[in-house]
This record gives sequence, C-alpha cells and structure tokens, in this order.
Amino acid sequence: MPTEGAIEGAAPKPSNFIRDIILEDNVSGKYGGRVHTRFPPEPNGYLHIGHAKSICLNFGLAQEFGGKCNLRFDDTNPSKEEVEYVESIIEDVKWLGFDWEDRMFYASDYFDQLYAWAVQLIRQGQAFVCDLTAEQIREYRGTPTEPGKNSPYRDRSVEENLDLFERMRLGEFPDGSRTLRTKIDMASPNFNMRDPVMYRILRAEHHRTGNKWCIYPMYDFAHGECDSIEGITHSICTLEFEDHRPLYDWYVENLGIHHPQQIEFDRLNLTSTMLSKRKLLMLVQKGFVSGWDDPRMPTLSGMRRRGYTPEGIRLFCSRIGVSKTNGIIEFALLENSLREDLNRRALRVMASVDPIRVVIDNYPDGQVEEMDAVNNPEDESAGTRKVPFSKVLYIDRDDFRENPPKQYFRLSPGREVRLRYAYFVTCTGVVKDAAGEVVEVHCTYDPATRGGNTPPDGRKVKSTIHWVSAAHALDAEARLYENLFLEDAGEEKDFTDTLNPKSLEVRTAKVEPSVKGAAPGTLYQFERVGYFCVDKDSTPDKPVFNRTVQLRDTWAKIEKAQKA
RNA sequence: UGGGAGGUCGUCUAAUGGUAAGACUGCAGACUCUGGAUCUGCGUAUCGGGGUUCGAGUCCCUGCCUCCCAGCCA
Repeated sequence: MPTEGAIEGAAPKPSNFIRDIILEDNVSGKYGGRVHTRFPPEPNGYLHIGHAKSICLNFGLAQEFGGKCNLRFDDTNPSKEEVEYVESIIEDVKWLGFDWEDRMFYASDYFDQLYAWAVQLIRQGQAFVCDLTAEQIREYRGTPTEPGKNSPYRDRSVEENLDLFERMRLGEFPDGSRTLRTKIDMASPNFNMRDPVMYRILRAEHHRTGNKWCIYPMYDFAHGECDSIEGITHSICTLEFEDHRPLYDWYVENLGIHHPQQIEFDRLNLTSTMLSKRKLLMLVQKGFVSGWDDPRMPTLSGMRRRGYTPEGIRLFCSRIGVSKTNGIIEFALLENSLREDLNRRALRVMASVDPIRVVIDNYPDGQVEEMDAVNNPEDESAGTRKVPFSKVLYIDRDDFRENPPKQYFRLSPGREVRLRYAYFVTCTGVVKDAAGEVVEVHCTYDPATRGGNTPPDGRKVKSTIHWVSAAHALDAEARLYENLFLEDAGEEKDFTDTLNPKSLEVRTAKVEPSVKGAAPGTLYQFERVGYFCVDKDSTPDKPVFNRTVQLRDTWAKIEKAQKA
C-alpha cells in the first residue's frame, strides 16, 4: 500500500465517524483489535471515481490500523457479470496504489458453503421454497402502510423444502419458477424483512463457475456470509444499504457465524459528473463515447488515460472526507487536487494548441539557437533542456490581440513582450488574409535580451509568452475535453439529451521537439495552457495529447468579468 | 401519511457541553522569465421554535426540509 507523501502528510487527516467506531472497537476489544475490511465490487462495469472513494476508505483504514483489506468480487448475478470487468477492476485498484496481497476472492468461491447454510436455515425452519411468481411475490409483499401476506407455501415441511431446494439446484425447475425464501416477518415495516428471497433459479453461464449452478444467492444472503467467512470486522458500504443491515445481522446471527459490523457511508456525488454504472454502460454501448476508457468518462480507466494520477485521486479522496450526509462535491475540488499533484511532477514544455505564425524580421535567416529551458520549476532534479529558436515561430493565437482590451498584457502592435527563455520581441505589424483575419504577426527582437534576461537598460516587460520554432515543431493532435454533460441531469429525463456536443474538440498543435517519442501516459504541462498526457493513439509520426486539465487562468477570469 | 438515515460558510469536512475551524470556490493584494506555482488579506454557516445549563452546533421536546426503501439487481 502506498505511503502517502508530503502532499497528503502535510495536514493531519481529519477524523471521520468510521475511524471513531474502529477506535472504540479497539478499546472495547470487540474484534481483538483486529481490523479487516474489504472492497467488494460487482464485476458488471468499470470502476469510477465514486469507487475510488470506497477503495481509499477500505484500504486506507486497514493500512492505518495495521489491518488487512481484501478484494472481493461480488459475483452472484451471472447475467450481468463478465471477466472483462474483473480484469479492469484488478488493474484499476492496483493502479490506484493498493495491494490486497494474496487475498483476492469471489463470492462464487463460497457458493458451496452458501448452499450448505441455506440448507441449515431450512432445517431450522427459517427458510422455505416458494412457488409464487415474481409478480405474485410483489403483490404479497404489501405496501409501506399495509403489511404483506404470507406466501401459501410458507408452511411446507422441512423435508419438502429440503427436497424442493435440492431439486432447484439439480435443475428440475424452470428459471423463475421457484425461489428459496427466508421466513422472517411479512408485517415488518422494513421490506427487506418481508420473507426476502435467498436464491433464485437462473440459467446463465457464470464467468467462474460455468454451468455448475443454476441457482444463485441474492446479495443479502451472500454478502454478510462472505464477509463472515473472510473474517471481516468492518463491512463498509453505502447509505442505501442501511435498510439491509437488519437482514445482514439476521443471517449471521441465525447461522451462528462470525458477525462483522456493517457500517454505511455516503456515496460520492460530483457536480456535472454522472456516476451511474447503468448509464455509463449505456454511453459505451450506444457509442456516445469511444469506450470505458474514453478520457471523458469518470471511470478510473478513462481518468488514467486522460492523465489523472493515483496520487491526485487519493488526495481528492482524503479531502472529501467520509460522513453520512448526502452531499455533492464540487468538481473544482477534484481538479485542484489533481493540479496540486501534476504541478509537482509534470515536465514543462512549450506548445500551442491554436498556433499563429510569427516572423522575427531582424533575426538572421537560417540561424538556429538552442535556448536553455527549465523542465520543472517545482523540482530542480528534473533538470533543463535545450529548445531550438529560429526566425519563424508559432505562438498561441490568444497571446496576440490586434486591439488589446484593458489589462491585456500580451503581444499587440507596438508592444514588447518576452518570449520565454528567448528574447524580448516587439510587434511591428500583421499580415491578414482576404477575410481580414490575422494570419501572421511580425516582430523585431532585441539581441541584448538573449535567454529572456532583462536587458542592460533594465526595461521590463509585462508579459512572457511561450513559442515553438516553426521549423522544429512537431505536429501533434491535441484533444481538448469539456464536461460530457451540459448540466446535472434530472432523473426523469433522458440523460443523453444533455450530452455536451463540444465535450471533445480535436486540434492540430505545434509542440516543441523535446517530446518526440514520449511514451503513452507521459505527463506534461504545456506552459501557460494546461496539463496534457500522451495518449495511446499516438504514432511515431504524430503524437496525440489529451488535455487533462487546464491551468488556472486568471486572465480568462478578468476577461469574463469585463464582458459581464 | 410505513420504515430507515440525514440537515454547520456557496461546496465538502471538523469542533465529542467551553473562543464555530480547515480545505475548495469567490473577491482583493504581493511576488513572478508560466496572468501557473507560492504568499497575504477579506467574506459568508450551526434548518425553525421552545427547553435544560453558568455555558448548547453538541443534551431534551417540537416543527420543517432532504435523501433511501415495495428487483427473483447489487
């Protein structure tokens, strides 16, 4: 498991109610001071940022208290689960920086034991085979204000139940024709206690057990039992399972087995981010995104491809805290956490994702100078590099204005700025196309300012802009991302209605030559623009960059305020 | 209108009967060869009403609001 660096160690971790519970349990000796958690994903989709919160919580708690955390696949519904998901989950949890050592399990590992326990409950007169259809079960269940009715099959003898359940397992009955139900209380105000289904008949090939079974346990009957088998002490889950806790407790109590403690916390909600596995699956299936790892997806694989770092995500998870209040975290907090990490580690490079030509008229034709540039001002050990400079350059279109607004400090006719690491240049004119669009900017440079240093006369310049030598620039594809959705969709409407048509914008960028051959996943800061990550679609001829997140842009704020 | 769980700055989290704190966001400024980073400052909160107490965000009563639950999903 990762040791949190200075970034996370700087501030003392705030406590949370789960940590408090564990602390109390350790004092009372409830589990002999043992702390054993688990992360129990269902392999029916890819992990997303919401899961990261749970992973950090479960593994983090174990780590903090010198305990263990298992990875366990909750694979009790073969109709939705696939190995592809298992593999992606393994990769994502590892990538996030956690280690379950030799403790990777599947609920399906315990199917035999679960079956035996079901038989035990039948023998104890606490479970019965029910012939009601799904619809009938629903009718018999009652409503919030009316109690349910007992199933007419509720009083079958133990022998008959044993026989029927055995024959369910043997495949003598069609799918959905019978269930094994727990005999609890049809009048309970908690629906989960109204004779809940334990097993259903379901003929589907299971990704691990194949066709060995045609009956599968329900979540409620499986989860606590799996926790129990693994010796879990604190079974941490999300708030919607609060109503299930009485049933969780009922099973382990009546089975007489180790009783882990279920604790519920608030699931992560993020502004302008959709974290429904069902809807994410739909985006993939209907082709609204290129796949589960589309950089616009809030999946861990998408975020990884986009350039998010495990450290940044872990920092975020430690900042959001854990509680039982149903809130929504501002996306800006995630971005801030990411930038904090990226700022420390990303190599700086000059590039333009919206280039415009600049000609330095008084610079000798054909001359090339190698300018020294710092790779990372936050990390001296990152060293320096040489960047070629020549007569014709590219700068960002946004760094030139023919008619500069108030407080705009960058290049404009008659104004002098610094080209980072190179020279002071003064704009002397522009060339326009037939449409009146500026296509080329002309400048003169001051040789006395080489290296970007302040000239002997001490004159200063209000702005420093970045550039790329046209003759040396690499052509690259830059993929600029915005939110996938334009607004936080209401539950009622078709969420695809609010898809953002501009969530992906592809640009041709000019990038300094030092990035040539960078491996996919390499993180850069394009100075003054944003953080970018080399995408796996890159070819030797044409690198592809994903914009991970923009830099904080004070000027954009000023300009926005001016327009308002 | 049955059951369960919650309501503290704009957002999230702390304060465990004793000065309502931190982070993010916002605004203002300093610094800067990134309008980045960094630094400084400012602002805004205990859902309402009663009560207990020297003292209440915290305890009690009461009202209001929000979320979850009627899958053979998890």
